[in-house]
Amino acid sequence: MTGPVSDEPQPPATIYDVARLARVSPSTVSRALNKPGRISAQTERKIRAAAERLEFEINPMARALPTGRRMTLALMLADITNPVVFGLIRGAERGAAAAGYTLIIAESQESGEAELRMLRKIQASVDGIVLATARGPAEPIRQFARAKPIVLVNRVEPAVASIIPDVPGGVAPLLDHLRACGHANVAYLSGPAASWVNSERWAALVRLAPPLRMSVFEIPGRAPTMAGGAEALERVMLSPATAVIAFNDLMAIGLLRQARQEKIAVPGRLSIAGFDNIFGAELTTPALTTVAAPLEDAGARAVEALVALIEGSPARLPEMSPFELRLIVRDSTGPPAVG
Amino acid sequence: MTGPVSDEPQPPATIYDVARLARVSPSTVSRALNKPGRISAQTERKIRAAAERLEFEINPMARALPTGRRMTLALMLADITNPVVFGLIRGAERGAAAAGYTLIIAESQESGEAELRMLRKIQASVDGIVLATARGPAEPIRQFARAKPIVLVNRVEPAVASIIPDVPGGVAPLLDHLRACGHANVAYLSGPAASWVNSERWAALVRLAPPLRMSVFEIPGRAPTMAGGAEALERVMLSPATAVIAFNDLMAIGLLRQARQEKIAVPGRLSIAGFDNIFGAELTTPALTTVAAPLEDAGARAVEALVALIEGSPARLPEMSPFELRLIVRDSTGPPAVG
DNA sequence: GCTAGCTTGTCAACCGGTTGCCACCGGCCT
DNA sequence: AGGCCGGTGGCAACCGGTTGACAAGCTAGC
Repeated sequence: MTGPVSDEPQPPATIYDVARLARVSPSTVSRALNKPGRISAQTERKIRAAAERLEFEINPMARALPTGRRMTLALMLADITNPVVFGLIRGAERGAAAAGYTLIIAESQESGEAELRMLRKIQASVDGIVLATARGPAEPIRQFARAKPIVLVNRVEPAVASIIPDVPGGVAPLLDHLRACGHANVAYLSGPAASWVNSERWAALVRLAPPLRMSVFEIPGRAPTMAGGAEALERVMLSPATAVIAFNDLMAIGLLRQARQEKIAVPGRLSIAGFDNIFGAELTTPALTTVAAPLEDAGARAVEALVALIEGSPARLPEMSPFELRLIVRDSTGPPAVG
Repeated sequence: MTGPVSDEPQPPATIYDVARLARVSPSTVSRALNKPGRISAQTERKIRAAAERLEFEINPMARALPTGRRMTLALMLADITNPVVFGLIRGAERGAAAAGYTLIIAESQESGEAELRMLRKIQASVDGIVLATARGPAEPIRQFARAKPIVLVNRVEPAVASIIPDVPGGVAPLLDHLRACGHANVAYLSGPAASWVNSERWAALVRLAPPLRMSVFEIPGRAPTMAGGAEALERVMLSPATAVIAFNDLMAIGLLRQARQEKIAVPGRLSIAGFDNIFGAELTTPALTTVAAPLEDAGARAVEALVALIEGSPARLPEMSPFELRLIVRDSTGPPAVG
C-alpha cells in the first residue's frame, strides 16, 4: 500500500494483477471488461477502478489466441512510393482507428509472388486484408478470400468484395470537356496492362468517344511513373493527338514536364489530363486537369466494408456502390492552337 | 494420404499438425525451426518437409505470448497528412521488412494526450517504437523509453536514442547561397514552437547569420501547412525581408503560391526556400529551393537502431551520427531585384 | 561389461487472456 | 419452511507456441 502506482519500468499489468487488487478471479475481470451486464454493477465498478489504478491495457496477442480476434487489419500495397496510395493509407488508418482496429501496412513490391508470400505471412496476424495491389493472378486471391475476409480496391473478382470507382462517370465529363475544347484526336497513355482500372478506363474511352465523334487510340506506357510519362512524349508527338489522357497523374505530370522542357505548348499544342488528383497535381505549371478520386474516402470505405465482413454475418458480401469521380479542370487542358 | 494438400478454406496449419505429420512431438518441431543444431539434421529435414507440405506459417501471436518477441514495430506519426512522413514510412517499412519485422502505423493526431493513449495501447503489441511525433511532454516519453525500446526522430531527449539531422550543416549552405545572391534580410517563417527541429533551425540561423553580415528575424507561422504558409505572406511583405526560409516545404509552397497569386515576383521581389524536399517541391513554378533531408534513409536508420536496441545488449544507446542535409538550389531563390 | 557423458527428443508448465460449465447465493413462491 | 430459480462468480481447459528439466539412446572409455 505504498503511494505511487507507476514509477519504475515495471511490466504492464495483467488481468491477474487486476483480479488480485479487486479480490475477484481473473475470469471475472475478463467478463467485467468485455461482457456488459454479465457481472453485477458493483463488482464491475470495483474491477474497473482496479484496472484504472494499474493502468491495465489488454494484451491483444493474448486475447487473439483463444478468440481468433486480432483487432488488426492489413493494407496491402503494390508500391508505397506512389503518392496515390497516401490517400488510401490515411483513409484506411482512420477507418481502422475508428473501428478500434490497428492497421499494418505491407508492400508487395509489384511482384505477384512476393504478394502471395506476404499474404501468407501476415495471414495469422490479421482479421482481414484490404488488397490494393491490383496485380497478380486471380485464383490465389479467390482462395484467400474464402479463408479470410478480403476487400479489393480498384479491382474486381467474382465472389470477392471490392470497392471501385465509377470509371465511366469520371471519363465522360473529361471527354465532354475535351470535346468542348475542340479536340478530336485523343491519346490514352496507358498504365499496367494487368490493372483493372487501366482496362476500365480504356473501355470507357472506347465506348464514349464515338458518340462524341472523337477518335481515341492507346499509347502504351512503360511504367506508371513520372519517368514513364516523360518517356512517352516522343510517341505522343508523332501521333495525331492534340490531347492526352494519362493513366494517372504521375504519368501526366511526367509528360507535362517533359513537354514544357521541350518547349511544347501546354495546352496550346498538347492538352494533358490525368487521374487521381494526387498531391502535387495542382502545383505544376500549368496546373493539371485531372479526374479526382476520393481516395481517402475509398480507403475508409474499404476498411468499413472489411470490418462489416469480419463482424457481420459470414458469406454475405456487403453491397457497395462505386465511388464517384470528379473532373477537376485546371490549366493543362484547353483549345488546341489552330495551325 | 489423399492427394491435394490444400483446397478448402481449411484453417492454417499449426506445429501440432506438422508434428503429427512428421511423427515427432510439437516441441521438437519448434526447436527444429528455431534452434539450429539442437535437432539432428535428419529429423530437421523431415520436419521441414512436413512444414512445407502443410504450408505451415508460424503464428506470431502464439509465439509472442511466451517469448515476448512480437517481431512488430510501431511507427508513430503526428499527422499522416503531411507529405514529409511518406519518406519516413517508406524507409521504416523497408527497414522493418529487411529485419524481418512487421510495421504498424499509428497516428497521434498532433495531440500529446492522444499520443500517450496510443502509446499505451500499442505497447503490448510491439517490440519497439519509432516516435516521429516531436510534440508532447518529455517525461512520459522518458518513462516509456525505460520500459521499451524507443527511437526518436527529429527530437532529442537525454537517455533516449534519437536520429536527427545535422541542422547547421543544412542551414549554412542555404544562408551562404542567399548571401551570395545578395540578400541581407532574411525571415524565418517558423513552425510549431514545440518542435525540436524548429528551434534548432532558428538557433542555427541566429548563430550563422551574423558572421555573414545578415539579419534574421522570426515570423511565427500559424500552422506547418500550405495554408499556414499562404497566410504568412502578408506579414512577410510588411517586413524588410527579401528572402524567406520556411520551416518546411509545405509552408514554403503555400507562401510561394500565394505570392504568385498576388503577382509578387519570386524570386525577384521575394526569394523563398523550404526544408525537406517533399514530393511536389520541384513541381512548383518556380521550382522550390529547399534543403533536402534523406527521410527514407532516416526512417530506415531509425528502424535499424531500434532493432539494434531490441536485439542487442540492453541499455546501450546505439551511437548515431546525424544525417546529412543537402541544399537543392532551384528557381525560387535568386538575386533580389534592385529597386 | 559396465558406466560416464553426450546427443536427441519428450513431458509439462507457462505466457495472458477467454469461455463452457457448474456451484453458490439470495429471493420468491407455494 | 422447503424448493426452485435467476443472477453472479469461480474452476479449469484451451488457444499455439516456447523452454527447462529430464529420460532414452548412443558412443566411448576404463
